[in-house]
Amino acid sequence: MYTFKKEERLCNKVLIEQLFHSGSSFLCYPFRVTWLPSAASQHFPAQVLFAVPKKRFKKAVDRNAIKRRAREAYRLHKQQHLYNQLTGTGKKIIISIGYIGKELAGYEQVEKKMVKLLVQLCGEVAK
RNA sequence: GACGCAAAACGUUCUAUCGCUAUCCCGAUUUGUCGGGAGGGAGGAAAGUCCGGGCAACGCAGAGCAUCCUGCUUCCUAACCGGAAGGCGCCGACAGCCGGCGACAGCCAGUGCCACAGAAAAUAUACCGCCCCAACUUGUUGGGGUAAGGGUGAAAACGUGAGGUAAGAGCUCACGGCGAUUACGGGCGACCGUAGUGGCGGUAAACCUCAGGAGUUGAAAAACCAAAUAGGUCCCGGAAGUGGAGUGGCUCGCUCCCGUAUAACGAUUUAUCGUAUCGCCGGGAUGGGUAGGUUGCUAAAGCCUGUCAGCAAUGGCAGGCGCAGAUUAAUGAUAGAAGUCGCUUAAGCGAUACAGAACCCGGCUUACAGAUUUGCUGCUGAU
RNA sequence: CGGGAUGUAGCGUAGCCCGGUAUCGCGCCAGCAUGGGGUGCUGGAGGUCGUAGGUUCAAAUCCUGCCAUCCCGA
Repeated sequence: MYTFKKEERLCNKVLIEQLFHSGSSFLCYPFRVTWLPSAASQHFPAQVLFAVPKKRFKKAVDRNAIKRRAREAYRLHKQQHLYNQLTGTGKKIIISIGYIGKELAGYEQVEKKMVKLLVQLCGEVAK
């Protein structure tokens, strides 16, 4: 299912605060992933948010482009690499994916790294 | 014809697959939503946040002062540090034309400042020079007059000529320059022309004076909603752990004593006692706050066409259109084709900008590949 | 979204209000002193005053537009 609805996004302010306060994180250049097991009742096995720092990318156009590419790559690959594993173990998590690269990455690169990132995330969650 | 300048208007398109967002319709539904379909979904600057408004909350007798802003005139506008037309000045080697630019009120209100150089930088404090007087050692000294000449400077006491004088000086006269003011004429007005009068360094993006204007805070404003949690106030009802000791690092717990309504402890009230009230538990009511949701939220000082008024900005009338509304934040990703421009004989290759709504408008400023139209010229060629 | 401050030599700063000469410390270079180094003493170099215009005889300073950095409110 290549969907990406509102319920799959992380919008709750309290949850975001918890995530950044007590979540565990790892690096998969050019992304920094922070995740936390969630007890909240939600339809989908994961809620995600994307972030691009304003400090590195001054122009709103560039930030939007990066977020759109990352979101698109996540949307196309989450079912295969993340949801299947999560539903298998019955876990539910919240994720934040921050972009820490300095250059404006093309879609091919973003897609490749996103797949690697999701696989690595599954490994972390399974521990 | 090229370049440049100015103004106006534009600023990619189509197809396929997979998605996002709000609206409407149909169906299902456990009333939470789910499925299908339809036609919508970034800009000329959405940007910078530099001005002006709408809208909202709060405040508000009137006047003055302070602070800040604006500054030729007349119009336009909801309003404006905006726009139009005009006046004046400057620039384009140039009289005019044409184009561009102008914080363009007032140094004849007052105060301040004008480095260095120079005699002197503003009521002329006289270096050289010129002139007069005095003294004597006859070419010097002292006293006085003088801003015409020298040199300095960004700027030198309005400029040139004549009269005048011991020598000189707007001291006087003629012509000319500047700005002030009075009268007349033209213009709605800024201002222009003519004549007269008194005058003559610059600087107000120096203090300031004059005239006009400004209440404060911003959609995270503001209004509303019903659950959960903590707690405030009020009302009703209830009655027992709320006292002491031990154990224990502390809390909880456990054990013992006391008490269970005429009780005990603490606080308030009172000179004191008594009485009364509060504390504890349960229920109810009520207002405020936090996360969340809804409204605000997109129909607008709106756009297009025609016509009328006006030099124009703009306005009136008629007809038509219905044009993004997200909220950790949609408007996308991939592939292919076309268009435009550059290089190239062609094939082909490369480029396709600046940039992303956040309550909404009117401007200004800044960024911008390419490309269109109009106007102008001091350049070039031909006639 | 709204508000405020600051850009000066390699680094940190003064000067800006009230216009005319850009200061100080560390660092750098050269010399002296020492057997040599450090310390010390003496001398010197090094500046588009963030950027583009304007006002002025003259601008780091006054005015305007941009750029960058930092801070504050929520």
